[in-house]
Amino acid sequence: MPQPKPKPAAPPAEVPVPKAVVSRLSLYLRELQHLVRDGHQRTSSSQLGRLLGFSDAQVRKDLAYFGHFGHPGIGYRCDDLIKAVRKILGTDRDWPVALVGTGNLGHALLGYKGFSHQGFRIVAAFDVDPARVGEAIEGVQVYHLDDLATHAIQQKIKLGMIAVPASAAQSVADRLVAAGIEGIVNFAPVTITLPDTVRQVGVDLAIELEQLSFSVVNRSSANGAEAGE
Amino acid sequence: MPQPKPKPAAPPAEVPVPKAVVSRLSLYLRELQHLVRDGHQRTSSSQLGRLLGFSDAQVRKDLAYFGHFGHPGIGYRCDDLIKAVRKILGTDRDWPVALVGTGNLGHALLGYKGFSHQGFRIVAAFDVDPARVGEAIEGVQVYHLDDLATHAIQQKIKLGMIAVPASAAQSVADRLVAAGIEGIVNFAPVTITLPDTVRQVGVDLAIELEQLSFSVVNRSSANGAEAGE
DNA sequence: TAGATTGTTAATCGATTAACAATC
DNA sequence: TAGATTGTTAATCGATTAACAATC
Repeated sequence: MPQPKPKPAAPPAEVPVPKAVVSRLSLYLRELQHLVRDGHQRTSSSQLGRLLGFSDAQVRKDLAYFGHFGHPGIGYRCDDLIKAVRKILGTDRDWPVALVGTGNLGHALLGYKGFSHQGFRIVAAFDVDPARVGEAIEGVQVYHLDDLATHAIQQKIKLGMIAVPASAAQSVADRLVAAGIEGIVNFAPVTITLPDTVRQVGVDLAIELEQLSFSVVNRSSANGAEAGE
Repeated sequence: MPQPKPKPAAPPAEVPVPKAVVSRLSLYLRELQHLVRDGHQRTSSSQLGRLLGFSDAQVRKDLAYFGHFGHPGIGYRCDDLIKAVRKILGTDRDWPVALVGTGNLGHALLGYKGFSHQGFRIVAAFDVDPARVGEAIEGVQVYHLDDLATHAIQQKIKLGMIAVPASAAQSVADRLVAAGIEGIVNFAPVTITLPDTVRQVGVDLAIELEQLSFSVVNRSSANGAEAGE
């Protein structure tokens, strides 16, 4: 009887994680937090799937990429699963964030309440407009863009958000990279090029509406359109 | 010689269009508009691909879902392709948009310059706060949410944006549906349920940062992370 | 035990890539 | 003509779904 148990406790497996799985992970987390707020202690793949419009099989498969979080016959403990997903996403810690651009959108990001709950905190804002530098918005100090690297290093900032006009976005991105930032959310409606050591996510508000407009115009077709998240 | 030419001029083909294709279409459009602004008259699948980080084959395949827009040996005329893509996306017309919620994010959306260039115009804003109703923000009148249906019908509004707290999002969504809206961009960090006659796109700002945080934490792995668009 | 639910495998489905004849 | 580039087909790759033994 050679090797009766070749896999005695398989570690989370060294399979590459599809990026679609990661984006659903955020949705699971959000839903789990709502469930807890509503007093639920446990849930199941079929409940999570129903709430989000996914199949139960997909929910189980997604979670199983990262470990064994559920209990056969029982389901998942919300608290435990939240902890596990936060650890996977990296939101089990605090992330100081730099914001560049304090126009309309910058103001909105500075005032956005949803970040802190997931561990994100804008600790410094940057602008080039002398009228804005020196101000404090929502309790966050606005510095000159030239001082980005100084503050980023001092405060160990790893994430940045770009909320400047499209024409300035690439040069701001370059400065963020030079300041040692490792991930950027770009709200400017332009493609920015980064060294592949730096991660990026692009959010283009007009494009979100375009995707809607397409679905509405081509509604007859089978467009379930739960896109965008 | 029976049926020498069974497909004499195949119409745009009745293949279902993958939604990933539609989201890339918006990126092609944005890039084409930048190319034109920079004085280019033509482009090619390889140039577009290089600019956006896609393969040339993918660009051609995506566009070919909708027709024959290119010229073998030559490439694509930017102007023509822009026109074609706008037609496909439905942004060759004007879209009046309703905004619900005039907090920080609502203000930013009202001031956002990028919408008009793609044919989107916020023509009415809605809130329940008596202090805000009656005001005009960025030239847009703020009405009470109770008057949503009236204005939506009068102004033929088909698209809506939700920028209210999570707790109010579902009820706002229900009202938008009742007002005859056909597509919704939801900025509230919550899953909303809609009849499947109504399209939706969700944008959760914290989730965008979570996706970044995951990529940064798991950077060692092959995470190209050009997600989010 | 019967009922519920997981994690995982195999089967299906869909999307991307590579290759190339047709065209300019 | 030679070089460039499209649209399309076939091959590859990846992601989702269905099914089910294992578990509680």
